[in-house]
Amino acid sequence: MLRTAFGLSDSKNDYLPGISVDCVILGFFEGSLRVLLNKYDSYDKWLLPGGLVFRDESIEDAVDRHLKSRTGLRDIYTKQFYTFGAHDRINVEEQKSIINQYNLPEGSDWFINRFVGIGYYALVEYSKVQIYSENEGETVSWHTINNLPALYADHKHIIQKALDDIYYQIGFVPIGYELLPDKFTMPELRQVYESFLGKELDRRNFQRKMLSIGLFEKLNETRKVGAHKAPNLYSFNKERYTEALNQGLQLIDWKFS
Amino acid sequence: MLRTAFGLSDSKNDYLPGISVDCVILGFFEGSLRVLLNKYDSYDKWLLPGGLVFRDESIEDAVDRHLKSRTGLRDIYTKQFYTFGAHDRINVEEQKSIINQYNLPEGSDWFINRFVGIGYYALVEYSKVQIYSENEGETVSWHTINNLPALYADHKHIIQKALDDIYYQIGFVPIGYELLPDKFTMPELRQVYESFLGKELDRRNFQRKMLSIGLFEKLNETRKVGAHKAPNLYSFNKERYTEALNQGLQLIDWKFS
DNA sequence: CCAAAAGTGTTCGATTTACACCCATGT
DNA sequence: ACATGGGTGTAAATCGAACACTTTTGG
Repeated sequence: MLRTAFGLSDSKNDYLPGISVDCVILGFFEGSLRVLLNKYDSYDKWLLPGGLVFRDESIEDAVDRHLKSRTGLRDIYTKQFYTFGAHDRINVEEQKSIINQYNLPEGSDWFINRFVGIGYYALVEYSKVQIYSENEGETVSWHTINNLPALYADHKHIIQKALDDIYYQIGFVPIGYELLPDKFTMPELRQVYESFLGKELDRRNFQRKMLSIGLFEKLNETRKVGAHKAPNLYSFNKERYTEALNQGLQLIDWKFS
Repeated sequence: MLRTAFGLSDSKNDYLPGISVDCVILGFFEGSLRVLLNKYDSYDKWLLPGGLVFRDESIEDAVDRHLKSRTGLRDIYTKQFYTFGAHDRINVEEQKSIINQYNLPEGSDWFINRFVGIGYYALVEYSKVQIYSENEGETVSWHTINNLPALYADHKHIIQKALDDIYYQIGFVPIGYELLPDKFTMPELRQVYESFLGKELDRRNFQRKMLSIGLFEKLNETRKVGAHKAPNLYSFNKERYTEALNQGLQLIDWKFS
């Protein structure tokens, strides 16, 4: 039963042994960066989505497969950021206690074996995600990055590593394009950058800098959001965006102002 | 025999299955960036150093162990940069032909199994490297990055990925400190950066920028290197260097001038 | 009318870039 | 003497940081 819970089929020989992919699925909603986690009613900690890799499947395909099963989305922007291979990353005692507690069948000792976890982060448009729970007794939900619940094994560390990776490469990662909907405002885009940089940015200088890179198109629409002037809506110029990415250009040569 | 050649002991059950570490060991000598490769007389392609991981060993320890066995050095600067998991990264036909050609024993079919390779690059001081050949019939030698021989499987791709990683993180990687000897000249340091950036840098602006970050100490010595003025020698201020690194500061906020 | 937040523009100083000029050395 | 490449300096252009002023909207 927990075998299913942890995303494993019964025929474990179809999988690469000792290897899993761990997905940090990031979305942005109501001013906060969020990560998709799942939890099994029978276990008290949350887990990152992910799982095993078929023998005849590339790692990337395994990632796409797991993402599809959790979010319903295809063609998600993903990036491998780190592989976790500490020999003590899984707490053997905890694994044994899970085996006892849930009365796993004989032959579950593979479960306490060491796993190497290949970490990918995924950037998704929050509103497009259809949360799927594959099984009964399973909950999948978004959690704000700044208020995470208790997580299984080293999954908290994995999330932090993903955020670090984006922090250091922020000029090369299309966080705006991938996280925001087609139409968005500059304040929203700014909030995305502020979330990853962990600091406030000057509203006016931010706008100037973003517009100067020529990837945005101002729409003749505004969005009413409060007791103040309605901000303009913008859209991404997708052609230029992918062109810039493929050429490996810096989207922004950020100096952390 | 080839089992030994490919860095494998006879008791393969002591290792994590399906996982190897691949090391891109980089050095700098006579103005060129170089990578350490090894070759077995009985096989026509060169390989990256690396090998398997013991069951009770962390990935990092395995990397250190393989580096020690090739270079004689401990405490080498290393960084994990990517994990290679394409299901076709090893050419099954080629592996089979190796088995036939070298008349490997029965039970060598594990050799055509899929491997996931965890890539690390290492930065070493060229002159300190003592090349060890573990076995007879084995050659270990430096090769300039711009003139590589035929390489096994996807090892050329792995090298390129390592160089890409450094390129994008150049402001955070202590390439100067790790690759150069204790005493070095600004032209030498500039050549290191030029090697990774793949372009020439302005001699005068480079020097100003480097000195402005305050990590270098000018020595009252020069080095005679040719029919021109002898350049000054500098040394790194190690304390400041490690301090800057640990704080995650940018060593250089490079704008690719 | 006021608070809140958006849009536009300006100033000042720091940084980058592109050079000019002199210096030391081996042939 | 001169070609080569190092060391220092400087002016112009660019960029970033900080901030002033105006606009719009809901309450």
